[in-house]
Amino acid sequence: MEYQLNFRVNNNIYIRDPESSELGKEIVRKAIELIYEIGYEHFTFKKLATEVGTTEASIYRYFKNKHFLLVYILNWYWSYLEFLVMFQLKNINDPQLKIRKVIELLTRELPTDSGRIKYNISFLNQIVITESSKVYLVKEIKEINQAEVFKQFKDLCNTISTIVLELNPQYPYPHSLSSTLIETSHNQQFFSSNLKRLTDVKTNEDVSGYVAAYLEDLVFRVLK
Amino acid sequence: MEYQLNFRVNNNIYIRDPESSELGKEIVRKAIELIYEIGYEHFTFKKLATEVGTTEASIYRYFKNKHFLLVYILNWYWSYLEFLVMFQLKNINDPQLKIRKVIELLTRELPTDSGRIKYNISFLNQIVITESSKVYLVKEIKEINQAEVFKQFKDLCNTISTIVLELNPQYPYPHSLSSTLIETSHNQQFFSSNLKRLTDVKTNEDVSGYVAAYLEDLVFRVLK
DNA sequence: CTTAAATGATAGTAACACTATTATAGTAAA
DNA sequence: TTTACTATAATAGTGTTACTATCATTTAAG
Repeated sequence: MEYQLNFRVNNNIYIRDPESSELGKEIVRKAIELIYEIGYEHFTFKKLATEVGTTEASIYRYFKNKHFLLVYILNWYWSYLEFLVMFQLKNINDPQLKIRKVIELLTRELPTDSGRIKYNISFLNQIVITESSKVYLVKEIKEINQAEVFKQFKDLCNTISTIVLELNPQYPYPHSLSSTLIETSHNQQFFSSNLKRLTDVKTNEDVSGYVAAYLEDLVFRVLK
Repeated sequence: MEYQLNFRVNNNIYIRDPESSELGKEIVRKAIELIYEIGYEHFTFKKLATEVGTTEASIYRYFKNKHFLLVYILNWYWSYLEFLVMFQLKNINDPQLKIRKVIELLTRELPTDSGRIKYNISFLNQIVITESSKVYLVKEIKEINQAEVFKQFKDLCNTISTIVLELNPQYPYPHSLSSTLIETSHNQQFFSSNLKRLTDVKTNEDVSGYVAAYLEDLVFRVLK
């Protein structure tokens, strides 16, 4: 169970570890529900406090502000995703199959068969699609990055680029392709659901199936 | 000069056309400077009013809120970009060259050789990279989309997918590839500047040159 | 049983996102 | 030339957000 280490999120993100108390866990759990329901911009600590049955002040003892709470949630997701990638790929040798698995994990809802899962994965998935770019598309990016807040994301990107190179050792842009894959998996899912004309998804077609097919096609064309 | 029609932004976006008065133009001009400087999150109508030398109330007569002001600015950019694409491509027959031109326009700073340009294109470019996804990654996406706010963006995406099909008529995902190109041009530029480890850019390498090379390589691998 | 840490309760402040009202200057029609 | 309409300025006000501070109370650990 050495993978459990990867589950930890960077402690620059929180003031007090939310996993260390019931209230902390409840804050994160309800935050996921609330952000899913009303979206990040409408989400406030006051509303969250009411949901949890606590006070704003108590939430501020765990997180500096709502931005860092979002960072925390996404980090949790990314580190869980990386864990799943590592776990599901460790007995696969065929790099082609590995890429397929990765794309599946990026597009389908994550499995919840781990005992450690306490959050609503389906909501989390939507949050990742809709809100994740908001954590880095900010003026304070340099400072935030110095706090090593994006380590999980970079690790995931590295893991994928290793597989990319297994498939085609000559390919010159493994990291860019990996970050493109991750980002594109989000925005194509969003577009397929909300701005269909920006994609070639058919009416009533399964969105994550469509995006998976598109990304697989893309990656194999690029790397063959 | 039939292209000038395309310069108009959809009037669901503003309350009063900012192009119809000096104050209106000044609001948009200073908004671009201010959003560039302090970022969308820190940008407020109050600060903008001070910059412009007017009052909050006056700005509210032009735009419903800062979200729609951003939408306006991005629409202006997208419609100018589409104008440039149309204009620069109309005498080119080779689809390969067309794609190269498009990628150049997506990654390099836009030329300002049109008499109609009144805004700081360099700032605009940065705003597009950093802020554009914020206009659609919101809970209100359905309502906003119904107001035809994203028409310019979709038009641009359509234009590019036509070229994609010229290069490879069998390619099954022309729209998704086009929207991926646009989005990836933004996020790879952002990553190359701010989170280099997510790309393969070299230290001191020119960012837009890197992204152009990456995207060209990608597109031609996909479409050949 | 004592003490420290975590939480709850309450209050308060500055900034933000608006809305409303009235005054005034400029312009266009009668 | 008056009238009348429009755009803007000036000012004020409201409810919400994003915090910070203080102090009382509960709880858990030594």
